[in-house]
Amino acid sequence: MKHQILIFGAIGGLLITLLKWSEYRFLVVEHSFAIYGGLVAGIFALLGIWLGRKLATNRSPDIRQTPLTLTFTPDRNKREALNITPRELEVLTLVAQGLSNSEIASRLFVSENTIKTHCSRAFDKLGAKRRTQAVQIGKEFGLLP
Amino acid sequence: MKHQILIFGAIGGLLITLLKWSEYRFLVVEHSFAIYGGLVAGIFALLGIWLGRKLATNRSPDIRQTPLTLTFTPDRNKREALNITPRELEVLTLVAQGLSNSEIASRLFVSENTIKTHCSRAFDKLGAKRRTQAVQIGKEFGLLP
DNA sequence: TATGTCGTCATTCTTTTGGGTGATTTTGGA
DNA sequence: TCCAAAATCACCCAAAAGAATGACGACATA
Repeated sequence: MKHQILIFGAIGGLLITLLKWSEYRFLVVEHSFAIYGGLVAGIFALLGIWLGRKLATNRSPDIRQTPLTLTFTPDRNKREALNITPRELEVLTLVAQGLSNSEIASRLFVSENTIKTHCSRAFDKLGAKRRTQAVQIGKEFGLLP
Repeated sequence: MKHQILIFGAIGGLLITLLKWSEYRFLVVEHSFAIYGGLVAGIFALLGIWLGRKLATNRSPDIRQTPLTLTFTPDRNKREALNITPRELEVLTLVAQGLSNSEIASRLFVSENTIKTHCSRAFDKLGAKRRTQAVQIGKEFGLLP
């Protein structure tokens, strides 16, 4: 996002410089101002629209994904904001599907103790006391489908 | 969205007209072009950003009806088809909210044993072995929000 | 009245979860 | 190469959840 703004500014500056330079070179007719003005306006409007869309879509992937989304992505800012590791989230989604710890363990080819550790840490980070609560909170946070 | 584009166009046209008009009126200095150009560019860039955000956020109000529904009704055919009693469903929704049996008991002013009975029966009818599974199935069936 | 459903509650026992602690190995990045 | 985070596992203990069974009262209805 930062570098987009930089690009935007660079393009803008370059364009202005170019136009100003062209002023001293050729075809500076009387009415060219309106033409150039319109041109600049159009270009910047397009750039602005492009930038605006980028800003709006990069920020807040919020409410738009959630509803049906066969392509659900738990992501990601939220997960990292809570320091929840990918593995913990993976366990969490299986918890949300109603699996027991031992079922999760055998599905992921690890011991049940490991699953319990992941669960405990995830619950901690979510502020949940029970797995049902963790699921509920996880869904609110957009971590779970 | 349509009228936003119209507004955008109107403002743009008005601005250009104004600038063109000002050309015939006052302070048309030699180097004013760069200034005006920059001004127009900035204004249109801002407008573009604004428009772009609007477009990006207003776009796709499509699939969004079902999910949130502050007016969720668990109903009903499904519930009766599964022989789940209203009380059982009531307990089930509290389970889905992450409450423990004792919390549910005190919220409904009954004993924890009663809650356990309701849970067991509800799980049976849903074909669930765990409460997390019951929640998952309940949501699939449209019994839980 | 007899029957059936629903909601309520208890008791016993087993399984599942969760908390706490400590330890080892992998791994990704400075 | 070295460190920190992540993933793995174990052990113990307590709490919560669940299964099974039996029971009782209220209520509607056949």
